[in-house]
Amino acid sequence: MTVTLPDGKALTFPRGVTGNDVAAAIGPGLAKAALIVELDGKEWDLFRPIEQDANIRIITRKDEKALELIRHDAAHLLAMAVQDLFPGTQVTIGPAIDDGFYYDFARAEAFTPDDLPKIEARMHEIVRQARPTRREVWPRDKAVQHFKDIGESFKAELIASIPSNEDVSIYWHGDWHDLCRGPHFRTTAEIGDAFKLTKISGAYWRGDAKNAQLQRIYGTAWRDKKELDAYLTRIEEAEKRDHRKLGREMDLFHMQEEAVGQVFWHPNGHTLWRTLENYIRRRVGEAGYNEIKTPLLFDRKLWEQSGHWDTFHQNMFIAEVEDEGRTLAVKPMNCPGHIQVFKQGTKSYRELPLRLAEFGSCHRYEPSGALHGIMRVRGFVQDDAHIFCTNDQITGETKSFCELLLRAYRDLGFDSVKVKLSTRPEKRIGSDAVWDLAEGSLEKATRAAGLDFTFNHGEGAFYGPKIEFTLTDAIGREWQCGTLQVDFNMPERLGATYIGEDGNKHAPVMLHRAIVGSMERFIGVLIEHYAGKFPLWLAPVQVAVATVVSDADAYAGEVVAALKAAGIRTVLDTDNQTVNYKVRQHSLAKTPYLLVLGRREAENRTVTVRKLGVEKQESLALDAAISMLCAEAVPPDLR
RNA sequence: GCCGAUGUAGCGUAGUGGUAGCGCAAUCCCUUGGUAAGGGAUAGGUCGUGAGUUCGAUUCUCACCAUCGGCACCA
Repeated sequence: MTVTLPDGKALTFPRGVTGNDVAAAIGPGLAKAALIVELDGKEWDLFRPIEQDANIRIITRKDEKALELIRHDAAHLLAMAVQDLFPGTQVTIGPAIDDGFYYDFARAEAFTPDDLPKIEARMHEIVRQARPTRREVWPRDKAVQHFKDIGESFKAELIASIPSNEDVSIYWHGDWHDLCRGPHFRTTAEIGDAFKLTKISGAYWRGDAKNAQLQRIYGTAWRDKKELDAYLTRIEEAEKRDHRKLGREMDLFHMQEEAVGQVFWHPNGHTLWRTLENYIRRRVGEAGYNEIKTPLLFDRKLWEQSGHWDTFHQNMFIAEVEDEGRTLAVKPMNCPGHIQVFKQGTKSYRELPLRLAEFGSCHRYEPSGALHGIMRVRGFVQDDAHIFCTNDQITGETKSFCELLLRAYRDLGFDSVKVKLSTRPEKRIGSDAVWDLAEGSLEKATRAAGLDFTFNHGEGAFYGPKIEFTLTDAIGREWQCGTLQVDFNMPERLGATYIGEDGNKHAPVMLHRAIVGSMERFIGVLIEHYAGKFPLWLAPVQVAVATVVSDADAYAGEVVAALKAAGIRTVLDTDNQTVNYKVRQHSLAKTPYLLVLGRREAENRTVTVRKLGVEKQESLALDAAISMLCAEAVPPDLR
C-alpha cells in the first residue's frame, strides 16, 4: 500500500498502517508533533488504520488547521469536565467556532459564573491525565438504545437523525465517551493548556426557539499561551472601542428607560450624524436620486395590502385613534410610502428608472433581547431609496448601485466588503415563477457588477431576493450594512403602474436599496471602527484651541472666530489649567487637532499645532494653519 | 421573547440589617503654568421601581423595569 506525501514522495506500508506509523517513519519529531492526518483531504485519526492508497498530509500544531481541531477536542474536554463535576448533566453538541468552541448541556440547575473556573480546572486536570482516545463504530440501533439507556436523550435523537449511509462513530477519551464524527487527538494531553472558558448562555436545542432551552458554555482555545493572550488582549481592545462607552465619553448620545431602543443624539453625535447624512445626500444626489419625505403613520389597510401586516404586525407600533375608530401603524419601512409617491400622476416608461430616496425614520418593535446600544434599536433612520424600473434596467441599476456603495464605503474608511445573495425564504409572497425571475435577474446583475458573492439560501425578504453587503472594520469584525433587494411583488400589490412603449399599463420592478442601512447602526460601526478617532471631516469637534496663559485669551478668541468662519468645528478652552492638563483632556476627548496659544503665539500671530496621537508640535502662521485644516476637513466626495 | 448576570452621585467604583464612602468630573479660591492629571475648599445620593419580611431594608424575599452576555428574531 502506498501513501504519497505532500512533496510527492511515495512510501510503502502494509495495509492497516496508522498515521502514527507513517509519521514515525518520517521522523520522531513529526511523530511527536502530529495531531491528525489527512487522507486525500479527509481528516483521519492518527491511531485509525489506513486501508487504501492515499495522499497523506500530517497535521501538526503549527498547521493553520490545528486550531479547529484543538477547539473540537477542547469541546469534548469541556463536556468531560462538566459530566465529571455535574453528574446527570446531558451532553448535546459542541462544535468549534471562530476563536473557540462551545458545548450545549441539558441540566435542570443553571450553571453559574462561579462554575467556570471549577470546570476549567478540571479540564486542565484531564489534559494532564492524557486520557487516550479510541474510536468505535456502532450499529445505529445499538447506539440509539445505549444513549437512551444512559439517559442521554438528546444524543439518541441526534443519532437517529444521522443518514443511514453514515457510520455511527463513538469516541472514547479514557472511560468517557461521546457520539462524534471525529477526528480526535491521540490523547487529551495534545489539547494543550491555551484555553479559557468565557461565558455561559442559554441556547435552543437545534437552534429552534420552539425547542427546549439548553445551557451553552463558551470557551476560547489556541495553539499556545501566546496566542491565547493575544486573543484576550484583542477582546480587551474591542471593549475599549465599544460605541456605548465612547458615545458617553465623547458626549455623542445617550439612551434611557423612557425611550427604550431609541437614541438621544447630543450636539456632538448629531454633528456626526449630519456630516454622514449630508455626505450620503450628495453622493445619492449625484447618482440621480430624488430625495423625498413621507409620513410616519399609515392606515393599517396599507400594511395589509403590502403584506407587512401579515408577516410583521406583532413587530409594529400601533396607534389607535379613538375618534376615527381606525388603526394606524408607525412605518417599519419606507417602501409603501414611496410607492404612494410613485403612484401620483401617470408615469411613463420614459421616466424610468425613477429613483426615490429618503432618510426614512422607521420604528420596529424589536424583541427586547435583540436591543444592543445604537447598533440594534427600535427607532432608526434608513438611508433608503427605491428604484422603480423596467426588467431591462435591473442590471444597469444594480451595477451603478454597487459602485455607489463601494465608493461610499471606501470614503468612510472601509475597504473590505463581502457580498451575499439571499434567495427565497419559506414565508413569502408571489409565485415561484416571479421568484425565479427575480433571483435570476439579481444574480445576473450582481455578476455584471463584477462582485464575488456567496449564497445565503432561504434568507431573502418576503417580497424578493436580496444582496447584502458586509464590511470589515479595523479590528476584523464584520458588519452587515448595505442591501439591495429585487421586488416584483410590492408594486403590483399596491397598484403602481407605468405606461409602457406599447401604451399599456405595466407594474414596474422595484429595487429596495440602502448603503449604510440604519444610520444609528452605521454610526455605531464608525465609532468602533475608528475607536472614536474620526478622520477630520467626520470628527464632531475638529479643533480645540487652548490657552497657556490668560494673556492669550483675546487672541484665542480671534483664532476660534477665524476657524469657525472657515467652517471648522472648534471649541475654545481658556480654563484656568495647565497645558499638560489641557493636552490630556483634549487627547482623551479624541479631538483631532489641538492649537496651543501662549504669549509667543499671540505676539507673532501663530498657532502651535498638535495632532492627536502625535507628540511633535508644529508652529504655523494662523492663516497657514487654517488653510491646512480646511484642506484636510473637506469631505472625500468634495476633494 | 428565552436563559443567566447586573442596577449605589454625571462617570468609574467601595460597602453594610441601624438612613452610605472613595476617585474623576462639577462649583469656588489659590496658582498664569509651554504639550497626557498643580494645590486647597465646597456641593452633589429617597442605593433602578413597587410590594413584602423586620422595631428598622440600600442590604433579605418577591414582582416589575432597564441594562449587559448569549440564544432566538431582524421586512
